Amino acid sequence: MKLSGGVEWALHCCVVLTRAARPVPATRLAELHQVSSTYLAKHLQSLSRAGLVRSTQGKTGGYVLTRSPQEITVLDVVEAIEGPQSTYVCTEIRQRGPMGAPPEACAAPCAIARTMYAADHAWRATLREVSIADLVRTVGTDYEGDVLGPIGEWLVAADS
Amino acid sequence: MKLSGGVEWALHCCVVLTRAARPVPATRLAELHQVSSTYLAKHLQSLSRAGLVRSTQGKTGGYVLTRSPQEITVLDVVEAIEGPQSTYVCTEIRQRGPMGAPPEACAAPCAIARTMYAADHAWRATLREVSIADLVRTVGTDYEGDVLGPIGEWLVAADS
DNA sequence: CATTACTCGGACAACTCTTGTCCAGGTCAA
DNA sequence: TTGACCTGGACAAGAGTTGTCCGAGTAATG
Repeated sequence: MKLSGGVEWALHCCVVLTRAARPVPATRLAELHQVSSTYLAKHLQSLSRAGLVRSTQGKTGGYVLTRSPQEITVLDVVEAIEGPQSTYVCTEIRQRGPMGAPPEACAAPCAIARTMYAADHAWRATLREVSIADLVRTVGTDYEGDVLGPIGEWLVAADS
Repeated sequence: MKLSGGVEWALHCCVVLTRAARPVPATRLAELHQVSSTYLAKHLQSLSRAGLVRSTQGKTGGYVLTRSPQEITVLDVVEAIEGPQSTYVCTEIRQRGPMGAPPEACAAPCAIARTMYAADHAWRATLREVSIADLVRTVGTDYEGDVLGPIGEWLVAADS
């Protein structure tokens, strides 16, 4: 029960991409965060498949957010990386064994599964309430001075 | 990001243990659910270490709940199996790279981590609201007739 | 318009963790 | 004393994650 580390990378990338005027290559994003560029590229592909970022190829290619930051929720990013499936999978063990319940009585999920699903929904609801724009705003108030601005400029600078 | 399958087993065991008058051996619980007895035993050991069940050794040994069902929450069981650590681990990548933030500015967790922690807390809060007694009550209304009673009797029966 | 350099994209291994099994040791009731 | 049961650890298999590589495509450039 541990979230993939790629979620953290992807969220940080989305936050800094809000301050980039031009497409940012995966290599530059990896350099900024000091992570493996090839592995980060894989996660960026997931974001691309989910439609959160658009990739442009060629010499000045890279990644750009497709929507405005307030229209991208943290849940969007998490589900793009982790997948939309629930954290709990019910194997219907109530139907198994000598005291197993008959299948026709198990149309609805059992009480245990319903509880776990409710918790999963509460988790997702919390993530849905926060947008990338909210994160950017919070980062702005967390530190003295503007920290995201210089990062955005560094991302589109000529070289490192 | 998938919950261990042992959580499902443990929860079902706790529910049926509420209807067992005497200690129930792990073998019998495994037989009831048609799962590996040796692997289930490992999870029951986790419940024992967490203090949710008491194990008695010897010929008529087995597992019994230590507290009344309404004093055991679903979260207790989940944390006994999965551990109490958060689902999200922050690696502080904001401090890394050429634009890394200085450590003295990172006393508090970053905005991303705070959001993930909040979602984690919401998940746990939901699980904490539901007790084993609640599950037993819900199971009673889910089906026609009493399904847990016969199971409790079967658990303490002489043989299968 | 051809070249070239740069990018993404998906297929390919190495690794870690979870899942599952097994056995020796200790304990209690009959 | 015997048999059944729990405890703890060591051990193997499988899945999922982490990480790497090379080919296809695209845009700038001369």
